[in-house]
Amino acid sequence: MDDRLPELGDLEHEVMQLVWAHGPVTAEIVRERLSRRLKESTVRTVLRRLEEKGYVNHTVDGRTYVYNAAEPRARVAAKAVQRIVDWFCNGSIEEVLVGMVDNKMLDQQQLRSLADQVAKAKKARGVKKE
Amino acid sequence: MDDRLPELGDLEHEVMQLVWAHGPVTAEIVRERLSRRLKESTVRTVLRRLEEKGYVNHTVDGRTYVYNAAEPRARVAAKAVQRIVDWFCNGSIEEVLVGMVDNKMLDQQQLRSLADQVAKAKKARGVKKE
DNA sequence: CTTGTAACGCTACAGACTGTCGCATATGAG
DNA sequence: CTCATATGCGACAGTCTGTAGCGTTACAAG
Repeated sequence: MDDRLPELGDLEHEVMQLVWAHGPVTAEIVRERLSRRLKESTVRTVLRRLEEKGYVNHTVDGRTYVYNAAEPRARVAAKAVQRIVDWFCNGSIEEVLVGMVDNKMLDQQQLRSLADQVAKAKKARGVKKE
Repeated sequence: MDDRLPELGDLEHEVMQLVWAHGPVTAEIVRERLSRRLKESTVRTVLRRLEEKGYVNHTVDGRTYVYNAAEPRARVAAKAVQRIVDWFCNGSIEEVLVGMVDNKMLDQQQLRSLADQVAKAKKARGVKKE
């Protein structure tokens, strides 16, 4: 539940985007939707490695593998951010966020919106555990 | 000002921590403070690559190179986070942050503290441009 | 000016990770 | 049983990183 997911290469990343956006998929589906035109085996290898890395799971339907994201996109993103923060050791999340504001990447308005959503999320979490 | 800094390996990361924490340093200084005991040339190579990657600059003092962090730690961290957000395409910063709260990585109290610091930072920026 | 020493950069090399496949194998359908 | 097809495994080249050995160059002392 707190494993450090390995980083992803470009292709792996693109595949994950598809899995997250499209839901359960087969190697064939991924292959079709992918921007580059690759061989089936290539897609399979990527999917397999993604599974080894813990990004996806698969269930078997007949003789077809159906891959599912092991964790929601937001959670993975959050972990990645957490990692950066840890990486900084002393770097508190606040410090990083302040840095973002300082860098014009995030303005106060967004922060307020953020605070709101967080409040809602927290409240909602108590009722509906998605 | 908006360049995408390449990622760092463990050793490179450790060296950057030193540079950020210790201020201007020479290869020798870095070598001494480093946890692992490495050869001078190893340290130099790392420093050189770090410079190629844009993480540090160097000035010459006599025949000695003095390395300085090219960008403050907070800014680099911010960029890294920004990158993760971009990586998510649709992923807004808020979404990621919400994910963190959802993952118990950040609580409301921290968020409030964060909002405060941001407000201060913003105000201070108008007066003292660090 | 000559020579020794210390600071540099360049080149190399092995190990890991990633993008890409070809190919042998296994498993339903008929 | 036989054929088509979904899978996995092994492989190979390119890149990144950790780690160094070495040849080169620039002050400093003689």
